Amino acid sequence: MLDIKLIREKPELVRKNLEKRQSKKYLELFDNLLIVDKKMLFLLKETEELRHKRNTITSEVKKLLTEKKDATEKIKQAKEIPLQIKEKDQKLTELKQEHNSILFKLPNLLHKSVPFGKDDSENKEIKKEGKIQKQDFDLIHHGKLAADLNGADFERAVKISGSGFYFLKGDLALLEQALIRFATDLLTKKNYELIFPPLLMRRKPYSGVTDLNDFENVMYKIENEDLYLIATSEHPLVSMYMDETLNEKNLPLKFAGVSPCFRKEVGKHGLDERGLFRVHQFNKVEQVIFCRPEESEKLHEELLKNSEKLMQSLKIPYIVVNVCTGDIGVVASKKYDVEGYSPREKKYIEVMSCSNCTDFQSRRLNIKYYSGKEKVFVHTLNNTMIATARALRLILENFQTKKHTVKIPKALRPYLNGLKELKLKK
RNA sequence: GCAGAGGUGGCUGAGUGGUUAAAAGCGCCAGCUUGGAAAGCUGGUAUCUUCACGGAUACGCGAGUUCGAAUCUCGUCCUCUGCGCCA
Repeated sequence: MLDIKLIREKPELVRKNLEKRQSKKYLELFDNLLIVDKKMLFLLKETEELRHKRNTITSEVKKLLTEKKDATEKIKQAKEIPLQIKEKDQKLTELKQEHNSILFKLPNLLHKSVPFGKDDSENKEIKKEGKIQKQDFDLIHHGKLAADLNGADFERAVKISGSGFYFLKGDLALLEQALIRFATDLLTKKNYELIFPPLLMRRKPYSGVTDLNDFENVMYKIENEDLYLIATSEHPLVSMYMDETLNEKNLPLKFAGVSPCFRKEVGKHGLDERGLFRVHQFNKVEQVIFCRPEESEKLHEELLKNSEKLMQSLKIPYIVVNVCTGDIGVVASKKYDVEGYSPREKKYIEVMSCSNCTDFQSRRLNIKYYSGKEKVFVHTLNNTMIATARALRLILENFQTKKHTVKIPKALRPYLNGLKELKLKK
């Protein structure tokens, strides 16, 4: 949610920022907001004046009555006011609702360093790391290999849950756990607090953390209940402090959330998105930070570094892109994507997403801290530490051998009882 | 699911139709004090609106009664406790 005060004081600045998104819809909403806001303030003033009048007469009545004088004339005067107030109040409530609904639909202001562009093809690469392995043989599709190694069963999962689900089995399941544990260890060493959040959330906190369109396009809803399956642990973690004022001394708060994530992933997808890529349920370790506004840019870089460290440890080649204005989405003010190298597709694919949401979520959720002088909305940041399904895919591709085995990255071996290679069991 | 209790500031908690929106305590901020701190003392510590004076709002939310509601009535949401069910 945007700051209405800023909109009132510098409407042109906000409008220019919205223009970067190349969406007529937002500009129309914004212009409409300015009109509704003016009407609302005008009506607010009128109702306040009426209330003031009523309060004055009421206190006169009180005075007369305590002095045991006749107050019938004043009471008669006062009786007429509530009706007028009620009438104006109804209109005011409607305007306030409209006002609020527009504010909820407007996206966050973009940081000046966000590159201008129409879609993900115009994201700007800012870093390239890691050595691409030579693999002079035909790579097997990661899903097929996982099944061949008896590490995943897609067919039976389809039978009971439909496409986009899988059973992970044996050593591959162990590798899954190893990834989670390795990722959380990296974070807890840096004093990120480990959290297993609720997997179901009510709509109200949920609408504070996400794009409203996600409710239809992304999220699963529990029938006849006000509960949604979380699409990432970012959502419960960020809304955890809804309606709270945090102690400045405790900032920044840093968390490592671990949870399964549930997403509809509507639409049809190509071959390389089958298997472990575009799935309805996957496990993820997520980094979440609450901080003072002046710290958020620095901490955004820290979050990115954590993810890079992980990619480097796993020895998966990756690039970092600065996500452009057309691809950044509603919530983030600035976003980096980390893309891991897929030897099969011979390109980098998105595996992590690192966002500085500034005060966009905290305004909606009403999360502040007290600075000693005033209450200030905190900044919230989040970044994927690891999405296991995608990481498994990259491991199955990057470390696939000619003999159709998979070398396990050294950093993970201690978490797999020393296992070095995934092989077909006889 | 059933029954009971409850929802008041940053927190704990008092308040049951009109002295000032909130006693008391805790926390936090500023000042005094100190070599520095603790303690102590003094003051401050909700939101909106207005250039400002000021005004309005605020006791979960919504409606009603009333000149006037934290307080009375109805509805609703949520939480807790007990029972039931259950890994």
